[in-house]
Amino acid sequence: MPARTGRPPKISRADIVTAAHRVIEEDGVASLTMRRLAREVGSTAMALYHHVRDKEELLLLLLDDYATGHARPAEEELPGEPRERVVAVATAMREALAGCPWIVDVLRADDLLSVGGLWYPEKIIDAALAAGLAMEDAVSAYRIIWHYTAGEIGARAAAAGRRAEGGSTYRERVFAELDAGAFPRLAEVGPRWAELTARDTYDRGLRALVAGLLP
Amino acid sequence: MPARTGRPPKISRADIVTAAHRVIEEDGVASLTMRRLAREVGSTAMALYHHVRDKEELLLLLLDDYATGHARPAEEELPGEPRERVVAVATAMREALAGCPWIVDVLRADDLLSVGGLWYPEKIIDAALAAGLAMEDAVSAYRIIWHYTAGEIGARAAAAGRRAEGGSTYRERVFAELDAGAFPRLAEVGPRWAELTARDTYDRGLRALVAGLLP
DNA sequence: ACCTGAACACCGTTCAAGT
DNA sequence: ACCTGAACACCGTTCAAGT
Repeated sequence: MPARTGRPPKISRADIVTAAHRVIEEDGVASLTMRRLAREVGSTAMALYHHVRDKEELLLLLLDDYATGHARPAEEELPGEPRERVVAVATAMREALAGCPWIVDVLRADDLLSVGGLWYPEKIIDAALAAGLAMEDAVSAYRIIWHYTAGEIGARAAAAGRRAEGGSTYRERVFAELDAGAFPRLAEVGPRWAELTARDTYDRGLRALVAGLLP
Repeated sequence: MPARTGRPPKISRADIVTAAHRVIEEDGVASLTMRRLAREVGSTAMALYHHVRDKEELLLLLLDDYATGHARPAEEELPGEPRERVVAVATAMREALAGCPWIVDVLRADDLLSVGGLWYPEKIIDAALAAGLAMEDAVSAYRIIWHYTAGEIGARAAAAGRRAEGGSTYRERVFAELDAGAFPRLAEVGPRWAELTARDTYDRGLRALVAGLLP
């Protein structure tokens, strides 16, 4: 083991990640700046660059930490029937993401979760294969479910954001200006739109997908 | 008509919106800053604030302009059969959005497109009602389809973004570090992942949803 | 009424210097 | 090896002043 030399570190990657989680939990991802984070760990913004390459790497670190730490369903408790297993895993995935919706913005890329979140695609693809799908179709089934889940989380996050920063004036204006002749259905539901869109429809969509995608 | 008084305007809202479209088309949404936009219209950043309240209003304006201007399917050409009509409208919606994926980031909120884009939800809800759904279920069917569509567009946009700014190193690292014992299915598809995720699976998912949601 | 310049309070990141 | 301060090149937005 080589002798450790030089100045002993004041902060660690783990400190940074912990502080970043706290900032996000308290004030949202938008508040997570290098300067704010530095203040939180009792250091300077520039010191952070000794532990992470840039902000993107920090976010990836954060993501992975979250995925690894989040409780997932016990393998034995998953239903044996393939379709039900996909529903169970996807529901768990959505639940994990719902706790930190900013994740979807960070890693919407490439249809993949972080390294720590690979359990979900693994299990969904595995169940799809068990249901009799060829590998190609199993992967595409997973991607379709992922797109649906990411879209739902994104919409929820955006709606929550709007709600937090004052009334959703835009939607109200849309319905106020609505031409009832051109858009009779929307005019009809207009008054109930807020109530209806507050409902959780994830499961309904998920089951429709699973029924349509798995043989 | 009251006499128009004061200095005649040098730039109009229309000029601003046109220039903004050009900037986005050329260099992406990230490049759309008030200063850049001002340069583009031959003015100063501050002059813009005389025509739009803030950047958010500008984006909404942009969104609406796009939705209004985009060609949508002729009413007569839509299939008569309700399920097929939903598929046709949703496909057109996705196609319209694919042309400007940044839209999804801007208005992912509230499950609604802009004022100019209301045609899509109107037609989808209408077809869902024609298929025999109650209003509540028709709205939730629309929302589910919207979430799926927004998620797909978002993933495509993110993937395109990564591709533009150099190789998708992250995904490669994920597969390189993959523990084949813990994730046998992913290890198996790993080499084909890029190829498989390049495929367009929107239609498959959409038809699964429609089949599962409409009676 | 419309436009301008200077300024404010921020960003992420780099670089040379300290311990 | 690790941390710091000053600086760079940006943001969106406000405000007082010009025409």
